[in-house]
Parts: sequence; C-alpha cells; structure tokens
Amino acid sequence: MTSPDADTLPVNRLLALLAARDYEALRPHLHRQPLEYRESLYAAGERIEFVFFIETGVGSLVNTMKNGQAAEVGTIGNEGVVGLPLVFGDDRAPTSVYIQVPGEGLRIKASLFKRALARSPTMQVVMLRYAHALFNQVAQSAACNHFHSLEQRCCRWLLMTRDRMDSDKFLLTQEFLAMMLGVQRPGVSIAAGGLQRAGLITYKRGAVAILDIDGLMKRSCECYAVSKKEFDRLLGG
Amino acid sequence: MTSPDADTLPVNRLLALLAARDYEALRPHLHRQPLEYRESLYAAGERIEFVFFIETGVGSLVNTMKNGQAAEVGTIGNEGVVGLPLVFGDDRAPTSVYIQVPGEGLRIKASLFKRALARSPTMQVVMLRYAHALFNQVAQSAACNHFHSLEQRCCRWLLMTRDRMDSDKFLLTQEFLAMMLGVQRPGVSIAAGGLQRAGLITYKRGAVAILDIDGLMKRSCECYAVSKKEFDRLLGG
DNA sequence: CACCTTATGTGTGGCGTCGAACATAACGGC
DNA sequence: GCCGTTATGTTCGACGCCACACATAAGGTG
Repeated sequence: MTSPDADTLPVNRLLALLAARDYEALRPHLHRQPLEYRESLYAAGERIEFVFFIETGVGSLVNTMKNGQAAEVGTIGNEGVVGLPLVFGDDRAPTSVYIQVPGEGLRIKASLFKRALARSPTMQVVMLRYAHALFNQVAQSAACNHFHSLEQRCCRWLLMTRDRMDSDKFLLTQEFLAMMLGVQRPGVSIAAGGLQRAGLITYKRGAVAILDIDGLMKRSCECYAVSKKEFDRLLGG
Repeated sequence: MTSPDADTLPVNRLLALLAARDYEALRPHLHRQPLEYRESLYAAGERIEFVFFIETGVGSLVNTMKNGQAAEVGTIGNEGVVGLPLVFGDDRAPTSVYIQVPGEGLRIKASLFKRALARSPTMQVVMLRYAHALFNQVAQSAACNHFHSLEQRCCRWLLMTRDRMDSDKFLLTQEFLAMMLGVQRPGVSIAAGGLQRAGLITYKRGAVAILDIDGLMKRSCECYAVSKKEFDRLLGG
C-alpha cells in the first residue's frame, strides 16, 4: 500500500466531520497535491477521475456558455469536496471546477471514493449535508448574480475567499476575478480601485490583501452573510 | 389505511422511475391535491411538512432577498419532486417553492417519505439522480440570469413550462412572470408584446398560448436546450 | 540595460434594465 | 349598467455594465 499523505487529524473541514472509521477508510488513498492557479479539477461533460478535498486555496464551480462566457456559480474551499456529482451517483457534470486561488489538496480516485461512499451510510450523511449546503450556495448565487452590483459581488467574493484561506493575503488577478464574476476586466479594475481608495484592501499585480473586514461586509451584498450562516448551520460553526 | 389517490401507473415521471416495490411503498400515503396559483409548497427557513410529486402545473424554486426582491432559481414540474432538502437529510431550506402555473399533485407527509427513502437504496438512487438534475438546472440559471436578456429568458421559461404542462395553453400573468424572472413588470409587458407581434405566442389576461415552438427556441437562450438535454440524460428521454 | 509579457488604469458610446408614473382595457359583482 | 379590481400597454430619465480601444506600469528575461 502506498503511504498516505493525509494527516491523522484532517485539515479539510469535511473530512474532519467524518466518523473516525470513515476517515480511516479514505486515508490510505488520499494523496496530497498542489492546486495551481487556473488548474481544472474536472471539466464539463468529461468523466470525473478524481475527487479533491481542498486544504488551502479556492476552487470555483463554473458554468460556461457556448460562446465562451463563463460565470462562477459556487465556490469550494477547505470546507468541501470537489467531485460532488459522484455523491449524486453521476460521473460527469455540465459544470467545471477551476482553481482560482492556488493552494493544496488531497486527491482520491473517483472509483475508490465511490466504493467507500457506497459502503458507509454515515459518510453518505455527511456528503449529502455538504451537497445541500453547496446547492443552497448556488441558489444564492443565481439570485445574487442577477440583483447585486459588481462592487457588492467583489466584496462578497473577497470575504468568502478570506474565510477559506484563513489568511488576509492571497494571490488573485483582476483578470481572473472578472472572468469568475462574469464581467469585463475594466469593471473589476474600477471596483477594486474604489475599495483600495476606501482603505478596505490593497493589491499589486495579482496579490491581494484585505485590510478592513467590517468595511467589506458593509459594502458587500447580504449573500455573504446568508451563505456563511447556511454553511455553519449545515456543517457546524 | 386511507385509500390512496395515486394511480397504479404514476403520472409523475419521477415516481414512474421508481422500482415497483418502491412506488408501492409510497402509494398508500400519496394524496392528490390541487396546486393553486401562488400557493407555497414550502417556505424558506420553515420546517418542510409535506413532499409533493407534481402531476400538472409548475412550481418555482425561489430565492428571496431581505428587501423582498425574489428570483426564480429553478423550476419543478411533473418530472420532479418538491421537497428535495429531505433527500439531502435536511428538513428546511433557505429557498421557497411557489406554484406558478396551477395544476395537481400528490402529497405525502415528510416523515413517511423520509422513512421510505431511508429503507430503500434504490429509491435513494432515483432521488439523488433528480437532485443532480435540479442542481445543474440551478447552476445553469445562475449563469443565465446574469448573461441573458429578458426576452431570451421569457422564451426559455415559456418553453420549459410548455414541456411540463404537456399543453400549449396555460394560465400565467405577466405580473407573476416578472416576479419570477426578477424583473419589473413593464419589462415583461414589452417582451411579451414583441413575442405576440412576431406570432410566437398569444395571451390575454393571464392565459398564454404558445403558437410557434421553433420560433421561441430561436429567440430563447441556449439554457433551454442545455437544461432539457441534461434532464433527459439523467432521467431518461 | 532593453525588451517582452503580464497586470492595471482610463475613456467613449451604446444598450438594457431600473424605478416610477400614468393610461388603457378586461372581467366580476352588484 | 356601474364600479372596483385586476391585467396590460407605454412613457421618461437614470444608472450599470458592455464592448472596445488605448495608456500606463510592474515584473521577468536576455
């Protein structure tokens, strides 16, 4: 057997929610790997080969239109798992997941994950609870994308990312943020400039630092607080 | 035992997908009830008491903001079930479901549905497959709400409703459609007027008739075809 | 150092929807 | 028939973002 890369105490919050024996069943098959900027963890329409438990960094659940326009419909960090379609009993999805903020995660083969899940009703309970949390987040995003301004959504995104990074600094270009928010890059430039002038953040060539969390929350839409509360309810504060 | 209202051969497509013994387990507890215009089948944040298998009519999965703005993030018809949070092991959700086009459905107590589901892995498979289909629809809506014009989304909505009604005529006011699409009512008035002048639909005081399906598809965004294809893949054409 | 690549800032016209107000018209009840 | 209610049609200025173009600036590489 290969030597497992996962720690005895999991960093990933979803793994931490598993019963000890469920975690031990997965652990031999978990392999740590870096998650790199713009990397795809699975692509729309293609068979999902690996499941990822993110430890640091942030992945974006993205829906891409036929003309290439893309919009983020959900985010996944150290609270979750990339490969939810397998929990639904499917092996592919019409969405993709990209790494938006680089970090590290634990990888397991889809077949091994499916087998472990099928054998453990307690693991199913945890994974389904997370599925509901993400479902609700996507539903919130659907409304948020429609109603809220670019600046509000920028603030929301920065706050969500900070929570998942456990850090006030992380790597992120305006270009990529614009793609995720489904807007033009100059729009992000203007919004980010405003936030910087207001002393809420600073940034420089792909590196962002958050200075004033409360200020960001005031400028953010309610979706940040709603989504956070819902995750806490389902996955424990 | 009360006499069941459900037919031997189910009208609801999700019930039809169940194994015979799974359907028979539910059938004694299913009671037919009318689904009335604007009726709420469950409300955000409140305990879900009943699960509904829609036979005719259309329900909208709606996310409501604190200021009262509401947007539809998914629709449920005779292909699905209202009460998905129970499949996720939860008894409440931050979204609500309203009847947007009146019809009929079969109601079952949440506790009885949960018990039947827990006892039957084969029923779980079917319900999870539907959960994935709806998840993908919500993800599609999130991007659609952001990118596509009001007219495109009107066309999409009319086409989706037609599929679920198995009829080219149904009851629907512009006022309510505007609320679901998260736009102002005058916007729908203009869009609907354009579609009527183009000979694609007619309508009169809350009654819509679809005249030209192909024409509507041409004016619709791709999201109609994408969503339909995905449902067919997961639930069988 | 010069140079290329990448990241960010700024400007212009245009379109779509908002937000609000007002007008018309159909149906229902009495 | 009259009248209140409900449904639909139309207008207006305002604002946010699009689409596109171009300018500036900070890194990496030779």
